[in-house]
Amino acid sequence: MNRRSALKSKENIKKAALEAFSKYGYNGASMRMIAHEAGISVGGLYLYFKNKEELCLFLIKEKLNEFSKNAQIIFENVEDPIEAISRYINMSIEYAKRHREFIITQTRDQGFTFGMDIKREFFEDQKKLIKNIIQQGIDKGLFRPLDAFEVTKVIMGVIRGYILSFVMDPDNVFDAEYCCELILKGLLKENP
Amino acid sequence: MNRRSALKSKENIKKAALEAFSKYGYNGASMRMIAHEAGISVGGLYLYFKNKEELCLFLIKEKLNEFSKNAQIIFENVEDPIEAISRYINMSIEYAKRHREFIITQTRDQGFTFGMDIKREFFEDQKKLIKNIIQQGIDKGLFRPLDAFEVTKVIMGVIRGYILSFVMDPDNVFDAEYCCELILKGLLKENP
Amino acid sequence: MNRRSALKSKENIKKAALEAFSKYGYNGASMRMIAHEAGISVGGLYLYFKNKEELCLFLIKEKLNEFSKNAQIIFENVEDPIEAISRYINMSIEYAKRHREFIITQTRDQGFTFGMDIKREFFEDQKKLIKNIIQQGIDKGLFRPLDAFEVTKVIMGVIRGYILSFVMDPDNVFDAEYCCELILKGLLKENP
Amino acid sequence: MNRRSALKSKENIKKAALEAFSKYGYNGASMRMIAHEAGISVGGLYLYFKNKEELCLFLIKEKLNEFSKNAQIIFENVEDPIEAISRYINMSIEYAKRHREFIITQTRDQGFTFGMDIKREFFEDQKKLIKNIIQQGIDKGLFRPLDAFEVTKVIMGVIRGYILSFVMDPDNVFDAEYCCELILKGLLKENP
DNA sequence: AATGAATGAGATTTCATTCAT
DNA sequence: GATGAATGAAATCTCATTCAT
Repeated sequence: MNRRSALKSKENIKKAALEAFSKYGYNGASMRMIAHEAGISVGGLYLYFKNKEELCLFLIKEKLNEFSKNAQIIFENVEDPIEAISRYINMSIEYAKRHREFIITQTRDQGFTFGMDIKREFFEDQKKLIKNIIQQGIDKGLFRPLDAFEVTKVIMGVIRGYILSFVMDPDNVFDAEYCCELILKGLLKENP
Repeated sequence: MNRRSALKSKENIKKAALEAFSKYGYNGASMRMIAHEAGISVGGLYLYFKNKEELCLFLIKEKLNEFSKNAQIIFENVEDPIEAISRYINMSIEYAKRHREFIITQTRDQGFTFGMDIKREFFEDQKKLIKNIIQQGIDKGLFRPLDAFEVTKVIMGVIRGYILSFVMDPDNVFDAEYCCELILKGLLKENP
Repeated sequence: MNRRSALKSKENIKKAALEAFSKYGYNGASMRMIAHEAGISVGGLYLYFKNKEELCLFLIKEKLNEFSKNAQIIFENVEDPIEAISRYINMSIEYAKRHREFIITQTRDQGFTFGMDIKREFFEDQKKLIKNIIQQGIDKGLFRPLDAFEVTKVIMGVIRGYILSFVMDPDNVFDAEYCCELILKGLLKENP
Repeated sequence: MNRRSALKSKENIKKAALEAFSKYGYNGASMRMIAHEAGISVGGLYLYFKNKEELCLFLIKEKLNEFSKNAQIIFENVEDPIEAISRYINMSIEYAKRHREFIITQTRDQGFTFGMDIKREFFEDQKKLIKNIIQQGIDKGLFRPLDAFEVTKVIMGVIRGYILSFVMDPDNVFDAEYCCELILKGLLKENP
């Protein structure tokens, strides 16, 4: 087989694995089923990924990076804190909606310690970005004088809840607009 | 062994199983490990629970019922919608904090379908309770004229996010007070 | 099954594993074939030994200990250096002859590093014992004034060679008496 | 590629394979690892050797032949039995020291039957050569009237022991001179 | 009620070998 | 000659479940 088909194989594996891990969790997804879904032999998987753990970590990293890039674009290009927060929440929710498999980044197998270094770093980065914009909003007198860090944690918790909700109860997931409005109303000074 | 020690055995199993499923997920927790932690033999487990699935479902049911009772008490005894919502959010968060193992109810192993009927029913019930109180608040002119159902979904999402945050990133979990304040501010009419 | 049959199972496994490792080497022997020979299921093996490596190391330790005890008895009870050396060589060779599986202690799979700590310790102990008795022989004027350590290494090399010969070419293995005589003649003062 | 680079490839493979088999044993060495070390593709290996077994047998044959030639030179050119034996022992030990990979010829993977015909033939040849020279020494009255065949087996055992010692415990290997002296002292008539 | 040895099915992983390019 | 992706078989290991005691 030539290089092009090798690239295709890796792509197939990634897609199949992402799907399987998202659906069944790390332990619930088997290499056999991933291989089958990717249209490759079980042994073939190991040509592309050293083992199950590395395959999963690779996917987690990739998804987190993808999301990070989206976030960066927002915070680099939007000046207004109100709009930035609004866009960040909307982007997060839309992202989770479109990339259901993003749930993989929330995988809780292996005692939640799975890929924790990578995830923790990601969470730290995101927290810094949000906290920063909230603080700006407070300093500019746009937001009420709340503790920026606490607000940040609430926002991140809400987003995390959204992702989980989307997977557990996809028909009854809240609307990004409402969520955003509710949170912003809570943040904004009462007399605009 | 007599009846008292049989009760003790069952209690030990439940405790050990709850811990194991919470820590390692459904597939990650093994019957052997549960038996060991419960101080009972592997075969002994099967005297109390038909199989792994039933053991897990039993625990999920129990936890959901426990939570439901707490919720019912709030909504039966508190008249004021503002206070009811506030108490519900606080209770949920405190509950998750004290019963970390509550995460078991959010388990997504086995293709999400695991115990889904029970969970869905529980979620429906909770949604009804919250939606009802929100609607009352709107009707009484206490809350802004939002869509009660959407607000309900946001609130449930937030709580779900809290539970997940608490497990994934326990050092950076948001404060119940702040969360409550933020959401209420968003709900309340601007000029109280 | 009761305790007695558990002991019997472990004994069966040890016997089968010793045989298999001796015959086919560490990598050449499969857990499946050991299980089959022991009359147990593959999974059953793992009730008694954590994994293949531990099973093999256990056997190596056991055999080395057994041999060590034999050696100790000789050196504790025999005063005359000539007789002690003679008995040690004879014992070693007889031991290897009777316990063909002793070859397991010479296993060279895994880059010879397999169980090396245990083996090295054993070799050091044996070297000390032999060197000591050789030195005594030299000091008493029974042996020629050779370097006791070099002689020790030759003797151990000869024994090692015997074990290997016995496995590779069992029909043409040298006689303990001849070997002993040859070495002693080389050691002894010419005019007795 | 032209003939010269094909030769180079085969040479690389042989070198890499010898190293790998010596270090890890027949089963422990993988074709992939050999290919990698030889700087060739996995498929490429099979252009030069039909399969793993043939590759290994080829190496064993080559090493045994090389050694045989060395032995032949000694016995063809040296008249004096004492010197011949001395040279043979020294040559063997030096050979093993310089060609550590010679250990491959002592490999006991695959149930000892691996390449056994070749090895047995080699051992027979060597035994004949040594026995012959020992007998000459006895007949000439230089050596004590021992059983020539038994002495031969001891000498071969010693050499075999040296090779194994060298690999298992390289820091504590005996000195060729000492070994030789010890054996010759044992062989020689007491009053020269 | 309780034990824990045993099993069989299935999981992850490795590897000699093949073959389309 | 040469590549390296792909495979299928087999290896190691795990685990829910059963059953004789």
